[in-house]
Amino acid sequence: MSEPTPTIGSREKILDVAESLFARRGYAGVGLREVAETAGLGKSSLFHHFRSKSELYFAVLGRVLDRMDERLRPIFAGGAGPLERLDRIIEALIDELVEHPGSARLLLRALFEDDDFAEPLPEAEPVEGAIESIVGRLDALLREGVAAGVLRRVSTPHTVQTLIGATIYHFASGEFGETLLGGPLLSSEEVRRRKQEVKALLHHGLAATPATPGS
Amino acid sequence: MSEPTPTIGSREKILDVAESLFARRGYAGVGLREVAETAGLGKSSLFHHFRSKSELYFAVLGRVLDRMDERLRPIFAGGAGPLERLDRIIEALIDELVEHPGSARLLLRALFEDDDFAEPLPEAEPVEGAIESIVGRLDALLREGVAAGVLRRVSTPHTVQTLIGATIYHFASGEFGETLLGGPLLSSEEVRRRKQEVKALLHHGLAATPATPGS
DNA sequence: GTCTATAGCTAGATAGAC
DNA sequence: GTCTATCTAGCTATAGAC
Repeated sequence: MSEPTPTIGSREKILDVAESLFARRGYAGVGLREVAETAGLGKSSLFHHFRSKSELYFAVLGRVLDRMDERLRPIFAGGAGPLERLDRIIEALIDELVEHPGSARLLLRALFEDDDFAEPLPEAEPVEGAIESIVGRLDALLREGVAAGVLRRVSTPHTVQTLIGATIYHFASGEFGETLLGGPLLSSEEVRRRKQEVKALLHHGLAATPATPGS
Repeated sequence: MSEPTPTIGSREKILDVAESLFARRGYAGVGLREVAETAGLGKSSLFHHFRSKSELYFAVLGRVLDRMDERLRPIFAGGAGPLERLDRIIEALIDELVEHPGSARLLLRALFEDDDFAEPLPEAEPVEGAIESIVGRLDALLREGVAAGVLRRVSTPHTVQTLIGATIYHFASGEFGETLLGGPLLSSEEVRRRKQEVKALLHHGLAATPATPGS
């Protein structure tokens, strides 16, 4: 609200437009001319705000991750039990993906498209750090649940992957997902159902039961 | 083996190279010059084998889906119970993703990147049909399991999405996945663990238990 | 079936006026 | 802070010789 930055208007608008376009068509699939013109600028004006295409891209990703982190941090740090915290993380994660469509695709791309940039770029570091931070806290939460005996003795990294697939992939799946479900992905009804399905799978599939069968 | 096509060599080599490149960098991120030269040809010679870039892309995707279909079809059609068929589908799917690295990324892209082509291309139709066919049989298998009472009353389309995330996303996750697991994704040890984790989650999370708690 | 040459276009990025 | 003009390089695709 009281940012020290003098000019907020253009920069934010560029980020909004770029977020939508990069989410839909990926880094290589978007040209800066289209970004600029959709934001109501000439192409060259972009370079006044961002020194390169990759800097713009990682600024977009960084903003997505900041929003996510802001939403998840209080839950991770909260005092509830591991299983309840996990439920609330899943709900908050899904809420964030739904409230900012495009986030899911952007994040999914960031997680599996590592060959887009041949050389490691300095502007990518904060983004990688933010991802590691969130994923690390999720993994720690799972380990805590296993240690406390409220979760089965799963591999926590594998479970992180499964949760990413169940949330981020699902809301990134767009047209395919809608064909599969036979309706919109983002309707409050389908969102509620998704949360319920993921939490149910998690509870039945992860929660320790009195008699846990072996492998 | 006894294809009626007279010249197999170049075409297959182009498909191999294109499969690897499209998997790594996506449709827009790959130029035909690089494909051609990696395959040992001049750029123009590509257009003798494929009339356009999109035709090459969907030929690559079609081959991936054909291999997958060939592997999964006997299992879908087999006479085992729904739960055992489901286990075997997961194992075969993972085997296919592991034996042909690149398939996972290619398929993941095909499932969530629907905005790459503004207009519907005729060469995309067989690919869409192949995806629908496989997904439809998986959904039918899940519905059969629910009807037979060996699976919980899950939403089968949501469960399809979860299974896609748990398999295709996982093996598409590349560098991120390896950082998370702390080692190679495709080692026989990690592959075995992945199968085990997914099947365990499925059995605990989907299999009907004597006392099924409500939502 | 592969090649050279080229058309026509767009990309990311820079220079410099205002 | 936005603009026009321009640079170099890349792109898909075609034409036509061999």
